[in-house]
Amino acid sequence: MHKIIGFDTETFFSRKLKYSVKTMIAEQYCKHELFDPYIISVSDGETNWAGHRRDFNWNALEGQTLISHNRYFDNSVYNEMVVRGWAPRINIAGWHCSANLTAYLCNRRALAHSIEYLYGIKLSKDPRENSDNKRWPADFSAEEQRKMLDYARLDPFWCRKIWVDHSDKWPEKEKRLSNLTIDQGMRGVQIDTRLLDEYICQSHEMKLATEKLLPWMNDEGDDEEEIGWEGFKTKPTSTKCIAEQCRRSGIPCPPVKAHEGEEAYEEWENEYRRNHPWIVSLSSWRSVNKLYKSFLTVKARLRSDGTMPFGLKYFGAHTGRWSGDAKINMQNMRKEPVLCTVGGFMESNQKNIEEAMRHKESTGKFPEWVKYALDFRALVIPRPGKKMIVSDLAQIEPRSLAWLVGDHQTLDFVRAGKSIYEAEARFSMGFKEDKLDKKSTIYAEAKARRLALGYGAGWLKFITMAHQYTGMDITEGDPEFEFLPDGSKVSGYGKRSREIVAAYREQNPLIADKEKGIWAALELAFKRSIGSDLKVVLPSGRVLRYEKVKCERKLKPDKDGKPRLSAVFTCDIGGRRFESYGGKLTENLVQAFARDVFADHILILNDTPGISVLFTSHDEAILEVDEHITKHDVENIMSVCPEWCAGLPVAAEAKEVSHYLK
DNA sequence: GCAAGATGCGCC
DNA sequence: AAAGGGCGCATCTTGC
Repeated sequence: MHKIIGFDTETFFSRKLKYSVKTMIAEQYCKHELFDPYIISVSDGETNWAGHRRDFNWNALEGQTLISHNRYFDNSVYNEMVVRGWAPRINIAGWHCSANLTAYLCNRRALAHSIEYLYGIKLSKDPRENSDNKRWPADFSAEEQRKMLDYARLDPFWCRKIWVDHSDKWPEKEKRLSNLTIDQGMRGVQIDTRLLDEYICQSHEMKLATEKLLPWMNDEGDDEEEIGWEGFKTKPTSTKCIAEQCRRSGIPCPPVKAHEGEEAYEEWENEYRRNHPWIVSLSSWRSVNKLYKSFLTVKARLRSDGTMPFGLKYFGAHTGRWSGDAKINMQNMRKEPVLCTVGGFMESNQKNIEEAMRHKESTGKFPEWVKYALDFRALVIPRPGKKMIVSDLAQIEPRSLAWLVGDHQTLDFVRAGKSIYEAEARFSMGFKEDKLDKKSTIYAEAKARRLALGYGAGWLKFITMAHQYTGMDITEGDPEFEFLPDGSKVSGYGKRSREIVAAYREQNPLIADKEKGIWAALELAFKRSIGSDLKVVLPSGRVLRYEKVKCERKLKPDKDGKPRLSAVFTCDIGGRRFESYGGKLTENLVQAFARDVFADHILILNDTPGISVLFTSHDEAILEVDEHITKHDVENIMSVCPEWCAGLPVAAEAKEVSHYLK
């Protein structure tokens, strides 16, 4: 008879020896000499068994469906046990991850948190905490052994119960996406190991060279003030050292990017970088160090065949997007290479970098001042005999927003093969000419408006975002002063931005109208949910949940920076409270909707013979394919409009590449 | 000595 | 009344 069996393992770990799944990925942990899975525990709902692996009847699993809370881990443990001859190969009907299920159900991954949410029962993790650095059975007293076994029996019981009680709410597609994600990570990607070794040496060199330019790291007598750095732990990015250095140099401390904004920091940097070169070195050090550490992690993770396993979290974000996991985040590998100048330092001037990239594009080589280039993405290559294709959805989020609000004018225009940014120029910016040059200011502004203003951004934010998306500085040309109707004189900074934001909102009523727009509709729904939950049903049928909505009073700085009490609306997501409002809810909705479109494509790609999905990054699929698969095949699949969002213009751009890039 | 929070850096 | 959002990891400081 077919059974659903909860399956769990308890393994030796040691914080002291830095041996745990926190410090390494599951496979590294299992390959380690300290690896010891000393308890196997299973539950079929009636019997909960726990004991040493020697005493486990593996045949009981034959033909059954297994449920583990974090299948990635338990599956890796089992695989290694087979390799070591500690477990036989068995045929199972399937193996599912209840942590992925609870992420989908209630935005929680930890078993204890999920059980508390779903059943109102608090489980103790004490026995596991007490097993830190303890060998089984020698380091456990008889009492401790009994407690540990009792504890171990509970885990598979609960993860099985979660499955039995709730898996009917998990659509078949999502179950497949969950297992697909786990399998992708376990399969891993091929790494160019020769290049990796080169990168490790080069980035280490750069790191050391950069470190020497930080005054507090190189305080050898040439300091005129002779104050020394006693009392300071001189670490490369120590905030205390930075502050002290600024004091000594008579310059203000750097503005905090998260508070004062990115451009405030840029301004500060531009003001002082000439006379204080360490300022640039500081940022460089952070970048180079990050890169260097990533290279080391890749190296430590390599298998003998040059592939590297990785982790990606199914439903890592509450919108349903995947998120990174386990030290190397496949979704945030830098796009542009780090360029090392002849002096051994990282080039940080954006203009120089762009020029170097253009030079490379046209001549195939970097200019002479580039000593070497470190490109993380170049490390990821197709396996022998395979090709690599990278494909991403074209402007999926702005298109999704247009579809969600029913902007048929824009949708028709895009379906006719035209640009969604041009739609903005024509329909809400008054552009009337025959042709819109993609290099024109109008086009750039239209693009910035579509990308930045759909979710309620204000004028100050728009200045930064416009710069980020198009490179243009829209404050250029702002008057120094403005006169208000009452005759008073105020700064003219941001005049243009204010005008653009107001015009966008005026011209896009489906989005921004204070009564009929989507921001207002979602905000109203949110406020009406006070005292209960807001459920936003997505076109795919999936539901976004904002639980326990409340109106709270919060101190916020007003225009003059003085604290003022204001009303904010908050909700519970995954056990934590967040503030939200119309624009933010709109963004969540669009992100979740676009994720569902993309997820459909991933399933079709995966079902296509000759295509393996290596990993994904929000709207981009990185594929390893057989010789006969072309980029057009991939584009065709990723241009499919799911049946639950008829009329959405979906398109993709794919390219065949020798290594991961963009 | 560890955990939590703040900050910066990377991505879509 | 106004408010872009979603992530993860490394480093450092602070508080227990």
